[in-house]
Amino acid sequence: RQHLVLPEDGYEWKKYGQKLIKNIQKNRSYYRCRHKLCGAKKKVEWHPSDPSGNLRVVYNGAHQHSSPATSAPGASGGSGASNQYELGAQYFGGARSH
DNA sequence: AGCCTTTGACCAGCG
DNA sequence: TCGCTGGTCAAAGGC
Repeated sequence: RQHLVLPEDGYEWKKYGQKLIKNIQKNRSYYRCRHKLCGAKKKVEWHPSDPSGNLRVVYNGAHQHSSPATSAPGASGGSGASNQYELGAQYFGGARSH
């Protein structure tokens, strides 16, 4: 069972569901902040045939505990403004060429 | 023992 | 009212 390699954003999430969105024909995973007092949610969608290619991360809600546990050493070079406010879509393309 | 992940089914809103 | 979709929950297994 090999889960996908998601771009570490510095927060911890618990996957609670996964579905295939027909509208865009993409896989969508549903993650929730591990903290109870945190209504922050995260959705990750990627192409069923490109698990390590272009993926989109959508943050929904704001964290209420702050202080990311695991730092994100160059979290895939996403936008500096990560999740902290409501809703935030981040596109991750294979732009990270070493 | 606890934690995490995965799958199926259910619910709600829309046309 | 039905069918469809998107979103969420629950249970089991493994470390």
